[in-house]
Formats: sequence, structure tokens, C-alpha cells
Amino acid sequence: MTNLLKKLRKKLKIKLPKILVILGPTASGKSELAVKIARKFNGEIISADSRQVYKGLNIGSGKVPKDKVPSVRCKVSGVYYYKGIPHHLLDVASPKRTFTVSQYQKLAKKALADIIKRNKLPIICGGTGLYIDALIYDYQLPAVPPQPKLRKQLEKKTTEELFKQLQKLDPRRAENIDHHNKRRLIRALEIALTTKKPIPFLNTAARDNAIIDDSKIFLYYALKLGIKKSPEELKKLIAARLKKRLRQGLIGEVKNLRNPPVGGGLNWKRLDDLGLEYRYVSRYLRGLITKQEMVDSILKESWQYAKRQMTWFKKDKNIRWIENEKEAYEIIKKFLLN
RNA sequence: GGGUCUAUAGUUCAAUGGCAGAAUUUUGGUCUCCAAAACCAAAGAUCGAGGUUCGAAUCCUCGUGGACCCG
Repeated sequence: MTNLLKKLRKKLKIKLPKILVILGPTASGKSELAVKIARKFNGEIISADSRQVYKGLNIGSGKVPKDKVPSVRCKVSGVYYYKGIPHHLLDVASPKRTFTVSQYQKLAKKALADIIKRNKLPIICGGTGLYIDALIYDYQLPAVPPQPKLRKQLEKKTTEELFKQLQKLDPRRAENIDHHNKRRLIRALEIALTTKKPIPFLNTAARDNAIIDDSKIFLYYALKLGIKKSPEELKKLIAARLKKRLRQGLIGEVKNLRNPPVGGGLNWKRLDDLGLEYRYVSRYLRGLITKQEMVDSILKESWQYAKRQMTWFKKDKNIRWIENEKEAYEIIKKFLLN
């Protein structure tokens, strides 16, 4: 959004839609806080979680449970309800296939526009920083589905070869990419080979709170709230949560993903790729590690994951870090009044 | 009690008597689509005391800890 647009907006006194973002490291209590806020401020939730998009990944991904009786209050068809609050972007993909940010963005944009149209408060809630940013900063992502055959071919080449090929096809992408990172090089080439043109420029308008959907531009105000936890607290929360998940039947869930009552299940490699709980429970089920090793690995890797999340969030200076619910409510009230 | 083997980074393992190195952990970081993934960087060690040697993680002696065998 340019200065001109900003001035125009002030002159016309247009009321812009407001968007709330709840983020934080894993196990910090995002989902429960988001639901409380949604009930208090008439909101709907858009999940921003790269694992909760998959059907069947419930206990291990920390998905909120689905209401048994659908809410009468709100009626949005085909949407997941928890405590009467619509949750968008849960259970939107099969775990058999890789889901990408591009797909996430497309679906989430639609949900966001819908919620605004219904005059409700959109609450984006999740720990996948890339998904949040792709949505609210309107990353320009051409829709290129994963192509396993192409990937297998590219896998045989060295990172150096891949990098040189990318330099030829899309010099601009090659400039920024980490040329040791094979996985990213392969994905970049997959996109370049499919679209046959360089990646689009960043939509600079998006940095100023504008999203272009169906060639229509809409402006918004966003408030980002981060849940602050000390390392000690977070470690305790992660451990308590794993205990709870095991009690809830985490191991059974993974068994079921591998061997569902009907149809084919996921292969071991796919379960490994899903990470954390899914990776180590499946390794335990294969007899590669003991139960104790499984628990230790999940705790260790969850902590490492939480730190990676914080590394991402630290860059964003617009996040307001909160220590409790009350603080959150007060900030939100002010934000909604202005 | 006698004998054999063994001791290197938090952990698992390398290093002809000649610059102690890797994996992992830990800490920090990267990021426009596999992101719970992938990648980068930094920090971190020769069990102790003597001896042989120009030079010892490496050879010798003693001590200490551990593993195993015999009684």
C-alpha cells in the first residue's frame, strides 16, 4: 500500500477489516487461547499449522477435538467446529500427499475473505511461521504441485549441479537460495521447470497490509500476539503434553495411520517425514528404538522445534508478546475500538 | 583374592610416537511453498601421578573407575 492509498483511506474514512494473529512456540497454549478469544470477540479461527491440515493427524498434531454436535449458532458448511467455534484449514488434505504452502495460502485466503464478509473477527492461530506470513503478507506463489518422479531424478544430482541448473533457469531465485540445501534447490527447480519463468516478485503491497484475492485488493489492520514462555516453563509444558498424548492413544493413532481399517496406509518414510511424534512413534513401532528412546527423542526434538519457531518469530518486531490471558484481552479490546 | 581387556567433547566412535577429527547433543542463526522439514555457524575432550622420548592420546610403572573370566 502506497502513501497515496494511505491518505485516500484516511480521507474516505473507510473502516478496514481487522485480523488477529495468535502465535507462539509449540505447547505454549495457542489453540485454547484462540478459542477463548473467539468466543469473547465473535471470531472464527484459521489454523496455521503444517500438520493439522492433514486428516487423521489428531493427537500427535495437537488438533482441537471436533464437536460431536455441530453448533447451531454459527452455520458455515464443511467446517470443523470446536466449542462452537468454526476452525478453518483443519482436515483439508490427505496425509498421503505432500501439502504445500501454496495450497495452504489459497485455501486460507478464501476462508479469510469469507470470515470478513460475515463481519466476524478472523483469528489466525498457529506455529508455522511460514504459513502465517504467506497468508498475511500475500507471498506470490505459483501453484506447482510436487512431482515425485522429477524429484527422484533431481535427487541423483549433487547440490552443485542443482545450483548451476537453477542459476540458468531462475537467476533471481539462485541469488537468495542456500546452495547447500538440496531439498530447497530441488523444490526451486521443480517450480522453475514447471512454470518456465522466474519466480514472481514479492508483492510489496502485502508488507503494508494488503491482500490481493481474485484480483481484488483488500486492506486490513493486523494485530499479532505472541505467547511468551520461559525455556523452563516451555520444557515442562512439552513434557506434560507428551504424557497426555500417550494417555490419549498417540501410539494407536500412528498404528492406525500405518494400517487403517479400510484402504491403504502411510508408508514408513512418509510417517518419518511428518516429524516429531509421527517420526519417533513409527520408529518405535518398527522396533528401531525402545519406548524410552522414543519419549526422549520426541522431547528433545520438540524443544529444538520450539527454538526454531522462536528464531523465526524473533525477526518480526511487530509481534506483541503477552504473558497471560488478561493482557491479551486488554490489547485486543483497544485494537478493536480504534 | 588371581587374571584379561579398557578409559579421548555431555554421548557414541576416530587418530604409524609427529597439527586430537567426525557424528550427535548444546547454543546461535538462515528462509517466498516438502517448513514439526531442510540447511549454516560456533562452542566443547585425551581419567590422575610419574617415567621413556627432540616429541606421548599412543610406549612403560603405579593409582583410580568400568567390563569380563577364574576361584
